[in-house]
Amino acid sequence: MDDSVDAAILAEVSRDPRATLAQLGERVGLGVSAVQARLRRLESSGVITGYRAVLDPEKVGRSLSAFIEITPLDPSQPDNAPEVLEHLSAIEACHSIAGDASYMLFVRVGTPRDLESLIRDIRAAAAVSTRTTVVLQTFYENRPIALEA
Amino acid sequence: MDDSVDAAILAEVSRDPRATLAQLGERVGLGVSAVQARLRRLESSGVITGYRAVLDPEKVGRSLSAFIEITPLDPSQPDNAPEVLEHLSAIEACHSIAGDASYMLFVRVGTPRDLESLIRDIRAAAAVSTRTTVVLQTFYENRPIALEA
DNA sequence: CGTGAAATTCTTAGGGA
DNA sequence: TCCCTAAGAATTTCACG
Repeated sequence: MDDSVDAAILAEVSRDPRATLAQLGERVGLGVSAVQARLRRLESSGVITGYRAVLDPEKVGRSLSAFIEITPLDPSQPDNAPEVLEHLSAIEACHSIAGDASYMLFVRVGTPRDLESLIRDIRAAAAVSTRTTVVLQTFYENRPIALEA
Repeated sequence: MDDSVDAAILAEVSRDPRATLAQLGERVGLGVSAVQARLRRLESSGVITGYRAVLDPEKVGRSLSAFIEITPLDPSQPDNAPEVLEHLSAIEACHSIAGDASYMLFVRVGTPRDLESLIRDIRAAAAVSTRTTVVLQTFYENRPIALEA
């Protein structure tokens, strides 16, 4: 991204990636082929890494979400927690963090029992202790990144 | 969502919402207009709440992300933190949580100084104390929700 | 960056299992 | 009800100025 037109395109495509090139063009003040060329450049240069549909978690059986902090039981062992946990599809995100724990996961499950079994799976797969913080209500998430000029 | 074909459509559209109806149809074993009808129904029934482009945070000047737990300074006061914080566009998500703090935010900024000023803004706007956990590395995030059946 | 034409895709109406 | 086919409209694509 280098100028304000690209920033405008990114802002629009973040909100509504299924808009037509003509619609995007109108919103940013460009013609169809100019928007297309810039979009392609933003994709192939890796500024845009992909597209997602946002689903209502309740309506797809994932009513319960939680943060799970994890810490290796044996700090002298090699630590490959992110890889060994990757196959657990309930894990939506995995970050290494500064603080007491080593990693912060964000997970989505259907029920408290699913959460219990997920936590067990995590402990077994990665040889870690866990500290779980249940989400009671989500006010907003997945807000598009706001771009400065 | 009611059956396995809808689940397959959701899985595909979660990963690649810009695929054509013909591509989606081929992947789930349906014709164009059948896929279109189901997609429309999934959208208007609120199972699909929207679409997003995923941007590379580094490349849009948001190299630093963090979790911020916040707790109201005066628990007897009415608590409307999510609303008063909503205008801070660096905040990507806001959840109410079970645990010591009241809310968990996920934020993205450009620099440590931006994080400092964001934390100050949060404290001032919502009359809260904060506890910040900086993200050192993100292994994965925004993974599509995996659907059963 | 815009124009224009060809290729592809979307949309809708109609009919069949 | 759910799906398919088919035709017209809209969009994407790409060479050229």
